[in-house]
Amino acid sequence: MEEIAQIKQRPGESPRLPGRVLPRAIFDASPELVAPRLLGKLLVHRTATGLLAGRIVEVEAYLGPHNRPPDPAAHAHRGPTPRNQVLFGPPGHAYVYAIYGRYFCMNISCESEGRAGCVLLRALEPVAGMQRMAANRGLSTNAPARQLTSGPSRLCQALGLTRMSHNGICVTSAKSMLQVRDDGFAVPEVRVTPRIGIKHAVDWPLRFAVPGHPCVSGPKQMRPI
DNA sequence: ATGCGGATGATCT
DNA sequence: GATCATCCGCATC
Repeated sequence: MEEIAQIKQRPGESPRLPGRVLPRAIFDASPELVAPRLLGKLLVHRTATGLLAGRIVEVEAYLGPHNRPPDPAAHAHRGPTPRNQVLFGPPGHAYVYAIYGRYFCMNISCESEGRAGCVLLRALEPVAGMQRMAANRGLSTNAPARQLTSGPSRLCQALGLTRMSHNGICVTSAKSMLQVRDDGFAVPEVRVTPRIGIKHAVDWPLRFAVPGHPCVSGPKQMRPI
């Protein structure tokens, strides 16, 4: 197993967050370049009642309509709509959308303002607030980490991320309740595969994961070994 | 371990 | 009216 960062929080004391927020410039680039660089970084949700955080172990890139050829699986591929407007805004902002009537997925916008593109967060390794994550997911407190945050909607449920509260939030601001942070951890390896759960461009190699990590999502055959 | 079907509602054409 | 970047439970191997 891998080393797990300690994030301690004493009662009545604001937690000292590990590392530093990822600079916005990181996201001012093509999603296929940004995506692998997010592996190993921390997604941190600061709530009134405590910290929820996980290390990113699986992501997917979705390309903007300026890309040639266009990415038919991307929400932005036909241009701006009310739902996807965040993707055409500045980089480094959360794009949270509802899916299948009951779930949410979280992305981070990429590219300069005016251009779309994003990285979908597909799986985290839980790092802080596991007890609350289990409660948010309706699982018992001793549920394995994999059941908490392995899957794009599972991780949103575990961290309490919703469209109403989090869509459009900047993840590179020191004041933000939702941040991507770099604590210096480097993933040992990155594996590239096709994206999961889409019906178009099924062969494009735009999924990036830490091979062998137990929290990576997907059927076992699809999971990197 | 793998493969289905159903829940459930916003979004877009 | 159709689609959907999902999850869970249950059936079957």
